Amino acid sequence: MNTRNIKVSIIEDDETIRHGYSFLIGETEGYEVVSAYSSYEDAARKIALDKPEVILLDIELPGTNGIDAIPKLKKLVPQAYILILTVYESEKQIFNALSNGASGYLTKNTPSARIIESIKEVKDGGGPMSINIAKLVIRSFQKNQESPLSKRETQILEMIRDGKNRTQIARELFIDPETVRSHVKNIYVKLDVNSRADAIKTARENKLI
Amino acid sequence: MNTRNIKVSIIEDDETIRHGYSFLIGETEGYEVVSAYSSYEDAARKIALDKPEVILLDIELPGTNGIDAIPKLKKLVPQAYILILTVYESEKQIFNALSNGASGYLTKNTPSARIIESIKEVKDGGGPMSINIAKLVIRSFQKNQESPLSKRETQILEMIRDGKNRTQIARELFIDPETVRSHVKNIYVKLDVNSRADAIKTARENKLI
DNA sequence: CAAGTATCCCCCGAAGTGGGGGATTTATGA
DNA sequence: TCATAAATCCCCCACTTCGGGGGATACTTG
Repeated sequence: MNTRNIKVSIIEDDETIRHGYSFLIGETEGYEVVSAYSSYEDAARKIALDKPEVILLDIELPGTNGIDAIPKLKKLVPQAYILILTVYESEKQIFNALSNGASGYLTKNTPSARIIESIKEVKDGGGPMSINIAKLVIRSFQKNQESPLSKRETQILEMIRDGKNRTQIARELFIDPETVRSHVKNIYVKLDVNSRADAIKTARENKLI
Repeated sequence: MNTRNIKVSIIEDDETIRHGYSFLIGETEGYEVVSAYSSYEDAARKIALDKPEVILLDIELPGTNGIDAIPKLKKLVPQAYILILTVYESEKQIFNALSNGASGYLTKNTPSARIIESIKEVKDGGGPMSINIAKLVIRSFQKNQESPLSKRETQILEMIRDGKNRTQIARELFIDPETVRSHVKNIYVKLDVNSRADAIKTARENKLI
């Protein structure tokens, strides 16, 4: 039954890889490759008509790169899920892709069977991630266990990160604004900074908050 | 060979589940259950001597709950990886667990084989997540696609979130501080707030940043 | 008992904040 | 074509915050 096939579109500049995926997915029962492009620019013109349910998107594209292509593709084909398939595992790239609207992230060394499975997963609303990506994501949540900051200092720094000022922090913690100020001073000394922005930056870099 | 077994400790208050896991893991080749406790308090006294490599931790524990137990366990058994195994999928709970130092998060409906596999994964430094958790995590990264804020406004709000002030933002964007101010005013109107802290809060709640 | 933590107090000048009121240009869409 | 949104810049003003100094006290912990 053709109508029940999952319609997949591929955007990947390497011809060999593109053909490889096309073949792999096209030959799998229940899946159908509706189109394959070598760049976002090529895809932009026609992809809306293809009505894919899942778009396999390479990050390293000529012209508009994959990250920037995500929101544009989302506008062109709002109902499509975007699955990133790339060789690199750059933390920033992954988070940018996900926050730009990608539904999943797989590395190219992912076994074929897992790719096929992942297409189904995204289509069903699941969120596929290769194990290395999951590891990265988990690490991104983990705070540094040996923080130089005390609990109170960490707490206050987190409130500063939330844009709160002395008065607001003091009110929420039932302490004097001057006490907040003391803590902030100590935070600055420990992190060797002298502004809120730098404190947040340094703390983020060291996963203290 | 006993020495090559992965040493697992279980902390779970439900006796049936605890015994179930103990049996499951104990009977699997390459795995060894070194201890099983029904609460953190029980575990705290002896778990350091068990020297587990992976700790299976339930969240809903009597006394110290699982989330709070994580950093304590990390102190007692620094080399151990903690794998959360729970029925609930509360977003906050998951993120708290991960940021407290858990290495993975699985729901209890996870098939036995996947649990066994996950224990090996954490031990090898991977990051196991059940599909629903992965979905949640991915969603947590995704920004709201139909933001009321313009690109510039979003960009400026993100800089405010980073603790930057007008002057710093203006300098970085090569625009006048007064322009930044205008954008901020517009952000406030759109989000119906009148302070940086509230703007950040509202924007976060709606995933605009 | 020293070190760290948490709490509070003072002075100070410089800067930032938010509420008002505008303006212009460019682009987009109805 | 005309309205709307976006992005840029300008003024006035009261008030607060910020960060650099200088302290103090109390409690805990190693």
